[in-house]
Formats: sequence, C-alpha cells, structure tokens
Amino acid sequence: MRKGEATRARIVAEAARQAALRGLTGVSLSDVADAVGISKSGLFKHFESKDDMHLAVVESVMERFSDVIWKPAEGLPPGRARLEVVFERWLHWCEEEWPDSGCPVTALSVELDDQPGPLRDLLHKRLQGWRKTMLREFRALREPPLSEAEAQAAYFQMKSFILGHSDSRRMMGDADAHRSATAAFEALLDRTCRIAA
Amino acid sequence: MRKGEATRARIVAEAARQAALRGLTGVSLSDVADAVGISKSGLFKHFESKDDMHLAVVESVMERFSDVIWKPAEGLPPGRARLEVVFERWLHWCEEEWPDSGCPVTALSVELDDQPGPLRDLLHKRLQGWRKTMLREFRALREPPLSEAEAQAAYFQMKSFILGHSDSRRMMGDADAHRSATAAFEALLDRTCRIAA
DNA sequence: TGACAAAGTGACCGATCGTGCTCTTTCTAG
DNA sequence: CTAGAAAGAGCACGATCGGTCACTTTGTCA
Repeated sequence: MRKGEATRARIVAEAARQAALRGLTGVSLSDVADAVGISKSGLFKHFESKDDMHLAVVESVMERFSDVIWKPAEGLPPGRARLEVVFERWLHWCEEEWPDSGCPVTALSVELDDQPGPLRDLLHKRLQGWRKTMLREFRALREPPLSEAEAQAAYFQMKSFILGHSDSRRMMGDADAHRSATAAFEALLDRTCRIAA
Repeated sequence: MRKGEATRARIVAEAARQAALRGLTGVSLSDVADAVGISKSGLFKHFESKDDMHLAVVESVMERFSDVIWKPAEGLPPGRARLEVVFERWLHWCEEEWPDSGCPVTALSVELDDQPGPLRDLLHKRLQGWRKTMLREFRALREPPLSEAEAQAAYFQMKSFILGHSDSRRMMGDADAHRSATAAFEALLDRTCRIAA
C-alpha cells in the first residue's frame, strides 16, 4: 500500500502545479498522467474522478500553504515579530514556492468564488480557518488587545497587500513589488499598534 | 455592414460574461453561439479564430472598465474628490457590473499573468495605461505634488484594497467588504495627504 | 515462496472541442 | 428592383476530453 500513496502524492503535486498555471478546469488528466509517467487509466486507481482529484489538490495546496507560511512562525510568541515572519513567508510562498505559476490559493479563489459546490466549500473552510488564525494573531498584537473590528480591518489590509503584491509582480512586471508590499505592511503594523486603546 | 457589427458586439459581450465566470479557456464557442442565438459556424464570420475572439474580449472589457470607472470622474478636477469617485466606481464595477462572476479584469490577470503572448501583452498594455492615469492622479492629490515613489506606494495600496475587497466579498462571503475597502482607502488618502513635503 | 491485492497498461467509448467546407438566407447599395 | 456581398446554417473533420473495462505486472504479507 506504500507505493500507491507515493504515486498519489506525485499526481496531486503535479496536478496542483498545472492547476496553478492553467486553472483547475484547464488541467487535463492526460497531461498530468504523462508528466507523472503513468498512463491515464493508471490515474483512476488513485481517484474516482477528476472532481475527486480536484478535492485532493485543494486539500494538498492548503496543507502546503500552512506548512510553508505558518509553521516557521508557530514557535515564536504572539506579537509583531511573528506577524512579520508570517507576512514574509507569505510573500516567499508566492514568489519562490510557485515561481512559474503564481500563488495557487489566489488562482483557486478567483476560479472557484463563483462556482458553488464541494470544491468551493472546502477552499472556503480552509481560508476561514486561516482567517481565524490571523485575527487571533492581530488581536494579540498589542496590549490591551485589538478589538475584533480592528483585527478584521488589519487582516483585510494584510491580505490585500499580498494580493496586490502578486498582481504587481506577475501581471505588471514590477520588480519592487516585494518591497512595496513589505513597506505597506510595516506601516500597517505601525499604525495598528498606535491605535488608542 | 451594420447588422454584423451588432452581432459581433453581442458575441463579445456574451463571451466576456462567460470568461469572467469560467475563464477565457473555459469558454466554448458552442456555448457562446447558443447564448447569442446563432450557430457556431456563424460565429466564424466575425472572428478568424478563438484567439481572435479572446483579443476582442480583452479589448472590450478594458473599454467598459474605462467607461464605468473613469468616465464619471473625468469631469471633476484632479484631487481627493476625484480619487474617491474613482475608487467608489471601481467597487461598483466589481459588485454591480459583474454581479455573477466577479471582476473580469482580476480574472483575466490571474489567468494570463503566466501565459506569454499577444493576449497577455494587450492586457498588460491597458493596465499600464490605467496605472499611468492613476499615478498622475495621485501626484496631483496634494500641493506640493507627491513624489513618484509616494504615488506608486499609494496606487499599490489602492489596487490592493480593490483586490482584497473582491476576495473578501466573493470568496469569504464578507458583507462588509465594501465598507472595509472604503475605510482602508479613506485612511490611505488621509495619511498620503499628510506626508511632509 | 506463494497467493492475493494493489498498481498500472492499452484499447476503446461517447461527447465535445475548434475549425473548415458548401450552401442558403438576408441585408444593403446602386 | 436587383445584384452582389455579408451573415448565417448545416455538416463533417480530426483531436482531445473524462471515463470504463479486461488484462498484465508488481508489490506485500502470511
């Protein structure tokens, strides 16, 4: 049973790579199978259907997302330093983990936000979990803690800068996108810490 | 020759609608033809190929973008009020002009940013033009004018809030997204005006 | 080592894709 | 009104899509 799991993982990784490039709908099972080095029918020993593979791709991407971005910050105590690590890892995720395609979370969000179904539900759940984590993090940014509304406003802007960074870097070809995003985020932290209690 | 132009316009509008929903690649010529009420082969009297139609779609979307967002602000004198109108129209564009699909400019950007070719080039050119307009606008926000770097930082954040707004509203189901974006933008204008000369 | 399940292959299915062809209808300009 | 052009219909094509099935190979465990 070990061999199968390894192959399945390779399939999911390759499908995620292609989905980040062409979108989930744009991924053909033949292309994935060829890239992995098995036949198209061999693929069906690991997934019931293409939809089933899509679910595995979303799950896998969000797991990697957490590993790459949250894990390095998890050990630090809550506060500004930890938020800074998270933001920098998030930029790193977009730039280095998916250099050819751009962030698959963004791609999946844009593709699925208007397509109700289990796939969107799964992504929504994972993103809500991440949002909860970040809101908790922002609330602990300062003593006394930020209000819920303040934390929401801060996370809204943090996420916005991430999205803006990808658009600037990938669509507009802006080499300074990383710096622009970091500067905007640092300023956000500055003024958020300064809010009167 | 008049009839043809009208049909072509209907085709492009319908293709844009579907592209915003499923992505350009996800649009099939049969579906577009059916929705418009002509045969698939009749479609080819208006476009040489699917790629040709894609170009028309991008061009049309960016034209509507300018009409909806820039035109209502064009008459106003440069300054904060005009920027506020632009931002509000931009949100309106995302929310009301494409209620079922979300902003097609975002969708096209995410889809095309990793696909070199004339389609990406066209979108890039139009977005660069828009960016130029906005930078000029930000520079005139205050006397003495903002530096180029300050204007770039401001536009980066403005665009980010637009992207964050769509993600919050459509993917996260946040009914307050409009308010969050507007509040963030107003605060951006506040502190941008306040920068020491 | 032998048996059985898991993993993988190749041929094939019906549907749909973009696109070319010929033919008919419809519009429009003289 | 009429002739010619534009607009559109209908059909068929090769390719590719997701998916099935019978079969062979490979891995695992008693």
